[in-house]
Amino acid sequence: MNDATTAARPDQRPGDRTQEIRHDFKAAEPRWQQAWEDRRCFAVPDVPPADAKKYYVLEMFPYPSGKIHMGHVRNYTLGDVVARYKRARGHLVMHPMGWDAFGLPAENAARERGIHPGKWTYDNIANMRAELKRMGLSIEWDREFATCDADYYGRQQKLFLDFYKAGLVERKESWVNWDPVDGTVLANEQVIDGRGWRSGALVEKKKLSQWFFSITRYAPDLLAALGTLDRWPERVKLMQANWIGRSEGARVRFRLAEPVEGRPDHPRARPEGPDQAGAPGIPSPSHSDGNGDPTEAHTEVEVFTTRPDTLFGMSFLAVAAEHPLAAAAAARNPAAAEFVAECRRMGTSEAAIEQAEKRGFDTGFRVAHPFLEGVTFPVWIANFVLMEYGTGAIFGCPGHDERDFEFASKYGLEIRPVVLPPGADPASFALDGKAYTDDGTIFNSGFLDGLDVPAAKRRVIDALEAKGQGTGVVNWRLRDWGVSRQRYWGCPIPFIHCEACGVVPVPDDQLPVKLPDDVDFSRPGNPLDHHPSWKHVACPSCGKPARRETDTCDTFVDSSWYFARFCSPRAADPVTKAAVDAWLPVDQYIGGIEHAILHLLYSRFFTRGMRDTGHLQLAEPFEGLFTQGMVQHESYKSADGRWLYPEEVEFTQANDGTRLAHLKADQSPVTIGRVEAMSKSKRNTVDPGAIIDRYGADTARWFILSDNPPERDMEWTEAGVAGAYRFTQRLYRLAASALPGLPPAGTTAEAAAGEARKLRQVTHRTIAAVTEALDSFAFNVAVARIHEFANAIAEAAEVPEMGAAKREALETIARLSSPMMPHLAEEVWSLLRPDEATLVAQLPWPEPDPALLRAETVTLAVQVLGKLRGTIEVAVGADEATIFALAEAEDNVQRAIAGKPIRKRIHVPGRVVNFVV
RNA sequence: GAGGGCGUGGCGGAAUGGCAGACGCAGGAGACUUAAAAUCUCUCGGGCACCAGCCCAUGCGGGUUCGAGUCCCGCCGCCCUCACCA
Repeated sequence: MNDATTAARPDQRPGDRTQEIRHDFKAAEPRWQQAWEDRRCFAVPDVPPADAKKYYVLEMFPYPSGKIHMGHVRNYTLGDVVARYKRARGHLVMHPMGWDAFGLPAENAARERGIHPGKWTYDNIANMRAELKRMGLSIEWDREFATCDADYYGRQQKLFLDFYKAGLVERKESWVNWDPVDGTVLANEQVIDGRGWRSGALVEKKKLSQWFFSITRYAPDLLAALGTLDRWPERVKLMQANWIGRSEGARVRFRLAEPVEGRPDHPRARPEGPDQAGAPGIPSPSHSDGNGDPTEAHTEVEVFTTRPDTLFGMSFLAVAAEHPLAAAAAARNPAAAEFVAECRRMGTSEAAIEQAEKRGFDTGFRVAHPFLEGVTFPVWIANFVLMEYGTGAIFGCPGHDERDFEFASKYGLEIRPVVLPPGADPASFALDGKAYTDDGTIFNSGFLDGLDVPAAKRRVIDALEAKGQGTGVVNWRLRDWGVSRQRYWGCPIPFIHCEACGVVPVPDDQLPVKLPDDVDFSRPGNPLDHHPSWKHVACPSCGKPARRETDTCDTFVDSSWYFARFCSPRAADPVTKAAVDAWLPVDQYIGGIEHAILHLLYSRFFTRGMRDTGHLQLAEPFEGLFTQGMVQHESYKSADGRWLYPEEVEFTQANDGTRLAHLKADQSPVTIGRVEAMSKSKRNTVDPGAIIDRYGADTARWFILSDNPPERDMEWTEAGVAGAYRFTQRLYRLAASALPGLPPAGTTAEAAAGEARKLRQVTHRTIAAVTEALDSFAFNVAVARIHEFANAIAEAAEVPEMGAAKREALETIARLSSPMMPHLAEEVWSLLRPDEATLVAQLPWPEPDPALLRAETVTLAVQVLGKLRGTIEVAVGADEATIFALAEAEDNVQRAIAGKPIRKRIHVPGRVVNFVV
């Protein structure tokens, strides 16, 4: 295995006269991958020894689409560098891999090509596993699982039931996208311009009873704990904070001037929220299941506002089209019903585009102002009021809210300013065509007059509370997590519906609820639902015929706890305490920014849920988070407007230096388009397999790391890979060609002096610099330092006493580059230490010698008035007087001073001398 | 609309407030070669001088400082997230 021949490349033509030294990556890479596996270099126990420094590195696991893409290559390369580096630094590193294997594409394959989703998925996994293995990742494959394994989703069902028992699961009604032609529920991404992606039918909104996780219960903690995640990117924390969306305000109840017939099932019967005052989450309209007395009447409407201080500027009240009061209006007035129906039709995605215009309908109902005796305001149905937020009703204050201003202007409602901008005159103040939303002094507002905005908010809330007409509350934007999917290829939700007993959890001893294999995809809809036998079971509680829940879980559930399962992937319970207590949290999690909100928030929720059901002892799953940028590529278009794959295009250079592209097939001109994210539709993709065939895994890894900082988008270029390939060969050649002149392995370089000592200084400074760069995720800088190091080794003087220092340098460069180019590092190491059985993957990280980091002399920049005029070389520790004298004596400095008196001398040790004249 | 981020050579980028452009890619010149590939050497922000050297330059305009790519204020441009969230 440690054969260090310098074989000529097999593809060299016979006429070649140079017997080149070449690194044969095609032979070497599989050989070293086998060596790592044979020695189980990356295996760790489920329960690490007490004295071990554990480190858990995890990259977001892939969806098994069938082939890896460059985004995967980048993601897993970054993770592997961290894993290998931390391992060398003496940590016990867990670095697992698995598959996010449930989801719609498998069902689409089944419908389109008649392949069973399970077979399609497992075949894809086999392909992708093989491709990932070719990258040389330091993954412990023994821990691998797929979320579609019954072994995994069965444990997930156990967690689901535990969450249910802990009150973290609820059933409530919710709207779904319904395709009336296909008779199926559509995911949001299957609705294109309001139509079903397959049938083209207009999508309708339909209400179904569905399963929800009570994520809103943790809203305050999910928000507050963001402050403890100091190894998370700020922008991810910010996005989550915005998503959770805490806002302080008040709920205000408005009495209707006359009672309105209808069931007042909303919004009074809301559960109290986590903040004792707040009530986050889905308003769950009409969930009280018809227990209300149908003869009851609405007597009031509750609104949420963040601006209770503007209550005296009110001119109308508006409710959402889905609000019970809107329903009441629709019941008695066909025009209102028509307006409500229209709003519902606009419900989905095009709403966002279409809804520049605010529209409303006056119900004719009126509400009384809480503080103005005898004053009432009209109740409108408005298309810009959201049922899902707050109470689904607002009071309109056009003077100080832009939306209300627009609405009031359109419908001729009163606009009454109540906040006076600083310095404005209350007698003459008028709005200049738009709402005033900044701070100021309250006026026209009775007992609030003269207060500033925050004080007025407090005062009005006190007054509302005293009258029993409102309270100060905290409101949350976050809604409960609906997990029901009307799909086959997902984790079955473990419940049984019994006519007598209601919703009954599947008993633990009947888990897992396995998906049936014999499913029919020729019919639209959920195959679980129309399976002949699967859903018919006996009720676990009364034994009578009952039916299974046919909904399956949102796949975000699968990925919300996989990191915990990796700690003991074959355990009978979802997790084993000793393993998760030892290994969690994940020390470094790496993945795409596209998961900044949902996946990461759901995982944080799940961890809390698992903590509160006794499975875990921590709240935060990911201690460190790193979000990598996308991989981009130029796009190409043929003359007839077709997108072209990069391999169909070749390039020439015009006389003026511009790049020109042609179609390889017929030399027709090709337009070079923008650099953008690789995508199948634009065909600007590069196949990782082809790159590894041509250049090897080390080259691909090296290029990815060297191009730019990992958090930014990178551009994949042919020239860039070729450059990386050249460096791999250069490094190999550097070692192989020096080998004959080196002293035997183990020769110490301690005594080196002169030129040899200089090389040793470079070696040890590079160790320090690369270490620092890797610690801070500055992989492109680490690569640059290794380039410089290689240059220094190549330029080292050819003196007889250089040998030991050069051996040390070459051994060090192999070890420093090993996290990034693991195969080449092993190859070079085995070249230098042919008799040794040790792999670089098993070696500790090199330690710099402090004595060699210290410099004897230092170069100081000499400035005059802040402008550089020269440099001086001084001994480290020279006294200031000497330094100033030397600096002043420098020719060019003299010229710049030009005889003027020096007013001030500044010396920053090791950096700069500056004279002020 | 709200919130956030980023602007440095032809390109990717480097730079604890202290020699701007490390390192690489692309380009140019040369060596080797019958030729090419590979490899090696030199060069490579702009301008003036072309031997030292000088001036300009980190999106634009101000400011703080002995000294600003870096800190502060105001513009301009691009990107991202949420988007009628009351």
